[in-house]
Amino acid sequence: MRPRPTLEDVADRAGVSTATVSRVLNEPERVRAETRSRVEAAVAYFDYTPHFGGRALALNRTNTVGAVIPTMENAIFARGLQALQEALADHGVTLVVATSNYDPDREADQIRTLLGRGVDGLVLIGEARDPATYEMLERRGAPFVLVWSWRPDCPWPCVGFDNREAARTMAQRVLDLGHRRVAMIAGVTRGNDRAAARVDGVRDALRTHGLDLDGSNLIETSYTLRTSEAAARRLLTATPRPTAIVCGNDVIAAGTLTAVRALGLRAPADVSVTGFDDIDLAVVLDPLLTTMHVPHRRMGQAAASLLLRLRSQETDVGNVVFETVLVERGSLAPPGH
Amino acid sequence: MRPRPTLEDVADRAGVSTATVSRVLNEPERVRAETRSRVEAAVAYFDYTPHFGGRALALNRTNTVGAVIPTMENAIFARGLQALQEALADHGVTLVVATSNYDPDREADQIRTLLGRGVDGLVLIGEARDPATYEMLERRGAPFVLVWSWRPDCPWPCVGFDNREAARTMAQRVLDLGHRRVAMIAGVTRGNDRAAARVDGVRDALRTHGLDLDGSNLIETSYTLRTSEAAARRLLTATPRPTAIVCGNDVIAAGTLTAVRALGLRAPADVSVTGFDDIDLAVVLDPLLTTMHVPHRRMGQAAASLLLRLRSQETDVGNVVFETVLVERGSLAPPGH
DNA sequence: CTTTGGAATGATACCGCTTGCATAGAAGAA
DNA sequence: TTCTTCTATGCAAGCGGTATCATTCCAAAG
Repeated sequence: MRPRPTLEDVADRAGVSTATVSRVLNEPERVRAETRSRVEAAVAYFDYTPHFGGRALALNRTNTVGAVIPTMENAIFARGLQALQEALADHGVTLVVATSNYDPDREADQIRTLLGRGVDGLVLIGEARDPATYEMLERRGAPFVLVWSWRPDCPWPCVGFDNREAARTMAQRVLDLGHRRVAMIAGVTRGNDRAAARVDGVRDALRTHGLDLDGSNLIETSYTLRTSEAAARRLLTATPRPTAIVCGNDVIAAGTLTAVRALGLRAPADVSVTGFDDIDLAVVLDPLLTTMHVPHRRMGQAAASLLLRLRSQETDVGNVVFETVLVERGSLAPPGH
Repeated sequence: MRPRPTLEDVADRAGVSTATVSRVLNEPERVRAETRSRVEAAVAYFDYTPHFGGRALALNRTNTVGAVIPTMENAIFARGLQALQEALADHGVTLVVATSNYDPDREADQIRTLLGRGVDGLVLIGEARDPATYEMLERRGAPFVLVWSWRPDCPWPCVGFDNREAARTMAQRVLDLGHRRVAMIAGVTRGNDRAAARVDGVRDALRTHGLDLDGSNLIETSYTLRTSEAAARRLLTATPRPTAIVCGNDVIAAGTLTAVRALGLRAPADVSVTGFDDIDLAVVLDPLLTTMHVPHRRMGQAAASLLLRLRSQETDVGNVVFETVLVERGSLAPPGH
């Protein structure tokens, strides 16, 4: 195995200096056509590609951005990342992904690792994190954008939607249909502002009818089928049984529907169930899931565009807010239908 | 914003040379405890982290491995990657992910890009690819491992299972239950050895009963709900209607079940449906999906371990083969039940 | 007291690429 | 022809680390 060819190898073969080769690679128009083609031939001969480390050192940038997400196993992140990655690739930027598994400490760690790895920017999920982490980001001067969450007056560049308002809308719809015994299965709210905002939103709606969420009708659970099914069982075996369960996301709703079926109940006749996110899962469940549609791909793209602008020293890129839309399918109906 | 601190800054503050700081960072035991703690204090003072490019240049390695997968939107890859990433992170290695969207040319491109990025190794999905791509990999001397597929005598290091044999087992079970009008909805086989092997496996089983797959009972489709539902409709409206549909993966099976329902049929009474992969989806469908369980997470871990060994110059690391297991749930039953 | 060996540390030559500046050559102006 | 202007290219200094080799220091041995 020959050692990797270097700029110098190419330069020698083309009979030029390394500077010229570098220019051919980076600003081709600055070198005479004849020289350029000689260099290009040499590049092709060696199948030369520049050494990443060398370039990173000289330019002090890596054309790499990092993303730290809770997990790749949730379709919403997978889909958003996919879009992010494609959009970045179009600009010659590579995406590096790390996961925190919903653990704030681990997230801080991963951010540090990625910064150490010299990423030019970061995509982070949500806003809730230790102030020390934000300090570190500022100190390092690393541009970053927050995605998946947005609220009025968010002090950082962010791309997302108003989780609270969206959840309020969903709960409002449930109430409008006549439900009064409404329960919620939420995601774990610690260190997760999206989950917390959704709880707040549901609460906002319930309050207008003098209702609330408390220990009896609110359960937090991790985003897995198994745990959410267990949570749903608890709610469904209580007396009186809720007539509607609002879920923190579609996965939880799927687990809830499983519990409904397992207990010999029917949705929506015995109990209505709503989701949040509108992932593919929503349309293969029985009944089809009424859920809040979130434009994950578009968020990924918007995050890419903000980040690219930040990278070119642009400051104050502002926020991007998306609308969510309530998609009514079969799992929500008036009580007793 | 201060410029990023360098080794030299740290060295000056600690009153030592850069060499010593470097040693403290890389082989702490080689420096006297007293000096070491002085250096560590200086490191903490600046919150210093080594510059990635500088290190990459000096060491000629990046502690990064790349993975090129078809898409993150399929849960099997998401899950496998998650495991891969975690396992690599335990050894201080970062994962970079690129996607090809099932396009061979694009895959080759992405491989080239990642190599350009200086990854120390690659994880690639499946075996089917242009010989020129393999040549490039060899020429670059880049270690790589193939995952998700395995066959006897695969010439490359690979981690996977025998797709053909697994599919044969599934089809055999379908036949054993008495089905004779068996159809298959497969993934697109061009450039996808896993999809092709699964077709071959089903064919192997059918042949033992004098049956085969042809234009009338085999459809290829992309791995989406929409396209697979359409494919299933075609099969289900033909006369005579198949009594069992073997699907190339769980997503296709989900689409198929949607079609079954949409046509007013019932599974498994009117038609049995089987999946492949056993992703979460399988247990939220109605009926629960009979499918082939594949240990995605373990494959990701095994890939990490092989790659780490290859990276440390170890050659001939061999293959890792996993067993798959047929998980019988409700979607498969004898014909007419 | 010298000698010797080992441990701790420093000086410095790279690693591969980019880029500011210098230079040579060609084209145009006087 | 000579001088200027511009363009195309080369030279060489970094960028921030690592690692080899040399040096210093100290303790133990002679």
